[in-house]
Amino acid sequence: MNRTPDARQAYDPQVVEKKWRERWEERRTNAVDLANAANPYFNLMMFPYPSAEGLHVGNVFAFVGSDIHGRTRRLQGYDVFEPLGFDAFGIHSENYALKVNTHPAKLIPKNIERFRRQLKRIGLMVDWDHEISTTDPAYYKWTQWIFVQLFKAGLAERKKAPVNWCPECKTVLANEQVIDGCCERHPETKVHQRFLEQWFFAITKYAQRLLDNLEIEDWSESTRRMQANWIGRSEGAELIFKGPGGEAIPVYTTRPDTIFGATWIVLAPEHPLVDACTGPEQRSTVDDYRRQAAEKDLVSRKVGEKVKTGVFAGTYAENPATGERVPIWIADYVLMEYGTGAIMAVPAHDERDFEFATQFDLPIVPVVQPDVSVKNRELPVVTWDGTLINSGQFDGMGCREAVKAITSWLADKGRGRAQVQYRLHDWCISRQRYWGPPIPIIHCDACGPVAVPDEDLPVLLPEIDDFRPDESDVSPLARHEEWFRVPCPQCGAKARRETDVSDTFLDSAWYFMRYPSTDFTDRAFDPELTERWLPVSQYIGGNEHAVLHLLYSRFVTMALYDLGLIGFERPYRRFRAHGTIVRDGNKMSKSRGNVVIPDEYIERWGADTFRMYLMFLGPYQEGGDFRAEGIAGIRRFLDKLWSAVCAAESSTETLGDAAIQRKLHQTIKKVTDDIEGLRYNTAIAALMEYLNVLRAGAAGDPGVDAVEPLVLMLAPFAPHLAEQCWELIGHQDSVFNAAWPEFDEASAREDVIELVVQVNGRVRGRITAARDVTKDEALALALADEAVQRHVTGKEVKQVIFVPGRLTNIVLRD
RNA sequence: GCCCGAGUGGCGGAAUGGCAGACGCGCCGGACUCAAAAUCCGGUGGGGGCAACCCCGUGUGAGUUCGACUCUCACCUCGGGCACCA
Repeated sequence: MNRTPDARQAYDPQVVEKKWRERWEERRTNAVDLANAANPYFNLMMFPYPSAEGLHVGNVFAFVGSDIHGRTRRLQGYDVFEPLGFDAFGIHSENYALKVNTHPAKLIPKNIERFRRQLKRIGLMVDWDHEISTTDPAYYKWTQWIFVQLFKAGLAERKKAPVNWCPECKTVLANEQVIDGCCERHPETKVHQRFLEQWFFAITKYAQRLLDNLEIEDWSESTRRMQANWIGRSEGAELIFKGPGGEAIPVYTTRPDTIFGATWIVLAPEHPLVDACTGPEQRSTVDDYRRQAAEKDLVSRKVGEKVKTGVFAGTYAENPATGERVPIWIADYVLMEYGTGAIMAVPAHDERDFEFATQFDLPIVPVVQPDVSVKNRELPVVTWDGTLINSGQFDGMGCREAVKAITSWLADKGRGRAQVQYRLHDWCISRQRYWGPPIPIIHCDACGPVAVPDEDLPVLLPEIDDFRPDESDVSPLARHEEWFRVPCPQCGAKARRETDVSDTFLDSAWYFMRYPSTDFTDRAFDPELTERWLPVSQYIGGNEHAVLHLLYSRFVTMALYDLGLIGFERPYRRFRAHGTIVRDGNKMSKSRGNVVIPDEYIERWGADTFRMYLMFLGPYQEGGDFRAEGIAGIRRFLDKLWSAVCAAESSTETLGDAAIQRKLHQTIKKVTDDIEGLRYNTAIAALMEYLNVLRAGAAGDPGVDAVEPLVLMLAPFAPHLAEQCWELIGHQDSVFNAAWPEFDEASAREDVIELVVQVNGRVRGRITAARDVTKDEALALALADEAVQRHVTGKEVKQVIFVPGRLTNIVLRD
């Protein structure tokens, strides 16, 4: 067998890959006839943010995994649409632009160009005719249009909200940019809280529906769970205490059964009733405290110092259950954003209240007697397994039962009701920055906020030089009078444009709907194409977007559906989260200096080898550990495969060998199933095994019919090489217009099997037998085995376990 | 603190409750070569034995089972998410 191809036939990935990149473009192999495709399959991958650093291995890993799926679907007969674009607005681009002192509008196109080149280099089956960039006015026109639709539907509203402010950056920061109370870019600079008017989308109106739909989504379990936790539904009751002037102070609690133990109440510092509840002597103390709370940034107030602070307001409220007067406190461990911004404190059965009671010497009244099964019996006892004490007529009742009983008792008195709460907040979409789509609103003194009419969209982001944020609370756009002074579209009076831009998450909340319709300038998404291609067939992306991006895109889709603009409310038929590539067990990061730059590996080994190597590192949905040494193994495999194909091309052999035939069909089955389950690592291992068998097999070189299916199964992983092989064995057309090999059960079946013989559960021998051997036959064969005999002789057989096709276990009486 | 996920050779990893370590890397030995690289062939969890074989072994400890990497409980370590959410 001639295994060494001659020199001019050696596999040179650079040559092969260049050839097929060009060929694919010439032949328009990756373009899809969107209007007429019979069998549409929308294969979506998360579009990248085109950073200045270029493509990261993490991106390559994500895209390749999705591409393999798409290419397989194509071979299985689908018309696969695999578009890609760029998520190029946002604070990261803007900060980088400020750092290198270049306008983002100049920077971004360069980054995109580099990204596009790199992406083409890795051999994705992308239809570049439908590329989008969120910074393109032709795109953000429709982002603004979507804002207008939600605004008109009453889903966009303006309200005051606290934001993080970095005095050094002179701008608003997202929560994740605040680290230990300081700015991520200025670790010495404390972040403050400011209170600004912001635009919000009323996503909380959809909380229950978003949660309900999550149940039926075909998503990675981890992603679903994260999102459900984020929405954070909780059940409880709103109970009404009465303030000093008789005003109702509603508190939210999940434990209305413990109301008899509520010995004080707490208002958040921002609570609107704080003033009314403050006694004259406490006025200045309370005011000071509120000022301090406002000074603190949002993040450190929540996660920073956990030592509780608070002040007595000087007045009392009436507990609706006991009728007793309980003191009113102001403390920042109670958050205005959740529930009613006020709580009843039950120190005997809540850790936080207990800590507060100890600190300020407040009374503790136990009202739950824990069951004997409860391990921790020291106060505070936090459990549902107990019965009420010190609770009047409810004494002796179980906690869960008491929740219902007490809630309805108080409801009858007009002092409470059952209540469901969500952790989810409304989606703040205002950014007091430059690099984003201007929010398409005009503020008129007479008409209020008015949507920019459709015919005036897009509101172009003006190309200004001084886009640096300043000390004020407003966007850099506010400094440009000639831009923001406009007449009111409704009454014509002098009015002002909204100067905030929108959150990048809005750009990405609908981008998948745009891809099929990029040819249209007069509509966001064409009804017919949208009907044909959406919802997305499969979406693959990272769990870092499990919560926000996926939640927001679900919300926008749901809202557009309710407005009758699209015919589906769930954007993705299937979502799978991929894992992360780590290096030596650590996350790759610039600060660790362990970032792998894909370019040099692709240069040295070729894109096909690099693609396959990434997929071979570990299960796709878990990620893997990148170590440069291993890549040679994949390259060796491809070299050997190439030689086998070269040899087969000139071979006269056919698939005569039954063993090869069997292995082939077992491989088809395994690879097909593994790709379906995104187990690319084991699919590749199966291909390797098959090639090993081919090489070790029959006397002559393998025949074409033995390698042809191998080439087909290789194609999703190593598309360039597969094309080259396909051509070599005599095909004119692209391998991706061929059909996935068909699995034949009968050909895969083994006639003779090896049965393991165990004695008392330990392997003592092996016997070969017919596939359909019976228990008795197997036992007879087993007992004839010398090694087995040694362990059985002289003992009494108690039981024989027989697993057809697997093993026989002889259990002895001891 | 709460909710997930994971702990298997020197390394990445594989195993519907049924032969632990597939596949690959690395390493060792051999062939080819003046030599090296590449390539090819063979070996490779630990311990004992000349050998046939035997014992131990999937983070720790218990349990269920004829049989446990796999199921149950408790614990340890690592990774991810949430975090004063009442």
